[in-house]
Amino acid sequence: MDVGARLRAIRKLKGLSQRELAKRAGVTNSTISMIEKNSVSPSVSSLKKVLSGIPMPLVEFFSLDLEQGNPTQVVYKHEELIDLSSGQVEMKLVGKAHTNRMIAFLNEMYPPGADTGDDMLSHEGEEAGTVVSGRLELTVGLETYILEPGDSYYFDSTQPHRFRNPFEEPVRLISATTPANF
Amino acid sequence: MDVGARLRAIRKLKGLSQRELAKRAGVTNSTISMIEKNSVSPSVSSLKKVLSGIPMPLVEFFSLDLEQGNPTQVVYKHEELIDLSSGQVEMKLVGKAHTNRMIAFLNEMYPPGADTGDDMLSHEGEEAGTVVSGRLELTVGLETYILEPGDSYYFDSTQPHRFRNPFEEPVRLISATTPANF
DNA sequence: CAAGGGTGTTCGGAATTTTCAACAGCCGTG
DNA sequence: CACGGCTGTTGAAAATTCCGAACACCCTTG
Repeated sequence: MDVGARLRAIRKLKGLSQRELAKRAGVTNSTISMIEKNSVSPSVSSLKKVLSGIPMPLVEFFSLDLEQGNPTQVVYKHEELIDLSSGQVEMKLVGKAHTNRMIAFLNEMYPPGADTGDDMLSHEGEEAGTVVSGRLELTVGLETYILEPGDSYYFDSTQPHRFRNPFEEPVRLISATTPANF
Repeated sequence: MDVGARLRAIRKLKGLSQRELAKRAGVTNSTISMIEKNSVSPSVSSLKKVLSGIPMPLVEFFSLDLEQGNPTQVVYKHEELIDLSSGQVEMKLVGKAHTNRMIAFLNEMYPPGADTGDDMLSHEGEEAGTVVSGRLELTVGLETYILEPGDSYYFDSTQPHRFRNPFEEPVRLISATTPANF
């Protein structure tokens, strides 16, 4: 994590000089110079102060992807989706060529009787999805729901959850999870 | 942004004492004590050092949502999806009750002739989608693609992009964008 | 080319953070 | 209750960071 380079890149992206940013942020230009040269490691409070002149929250500063640019594959034909299936559940991942993806975007199919296992799932992030065909049983926390085609869900992945298909038709759904855990 | 409280919460979540974390991180327990009490504002490098004992990257430290817990709606019936339609394009958002969402999860429908406008779109983040029915023309950067049902896409939203339906059938797709810009 | 305004860098000293060591409290055990 | 082992907190000294003021460089302008 090259704090100096990040700050410099962001500052230039905004078209600010060291002095201009310093003035807006209420620090001296030398502070910014030294931070950018990595000759100091700023305190969180002073970095926050500096970023307030952009303005930009700390999260964004650390999460911003500066080395964007590798032109990867954009469109994935149906048969190109990468198969992550485990057990009976069919899961196909969109965007295999995309390194460091933020979204796990999946096309899923649960045959009759399939589920995500007896243990409830729980992990960092959020997830959403829409049922395309068939019916789905979704348990989140203590609640259990039945979703029909067109119905959707959205919840914190930290809440324990499980997907099941107790019906006689296979259920197809499209889902997104972030951050991507693949 | 209460750095001290965050660190304390995360440390306790991991079941570590100040001394234990200090040992793993290679700092002294007093450092951790003072950071947690907000009697100092740690330098980025030392905070990073402290977090290495968890371990946890800086991004996650700043983005972690500690005040999770508001039990919001999980399932959204088809008719409950919130309508964001603009012009001819029908866009329905999943998860209206979810405040501060990370994912914009949409059910979209482009009638014949519809598009996202003459200007190419460009914004922070990444997006993915799958065509459910109909055919879609997608332009990303200099390339234009035709997607059929089951075909999917994934790209950096910073690349200029446009969606069009030049065909005679409406096209339905399900998409996810992060960070959520709604 | 001299002057003025812009850029970023560097220096010494002031201010802040970190260490080291000691301290106070709590609990379970002998 | 004294003891060891744990918890977190708090001093003074050492280390690091920040400010204020200079410096060097590049333009443009007169």
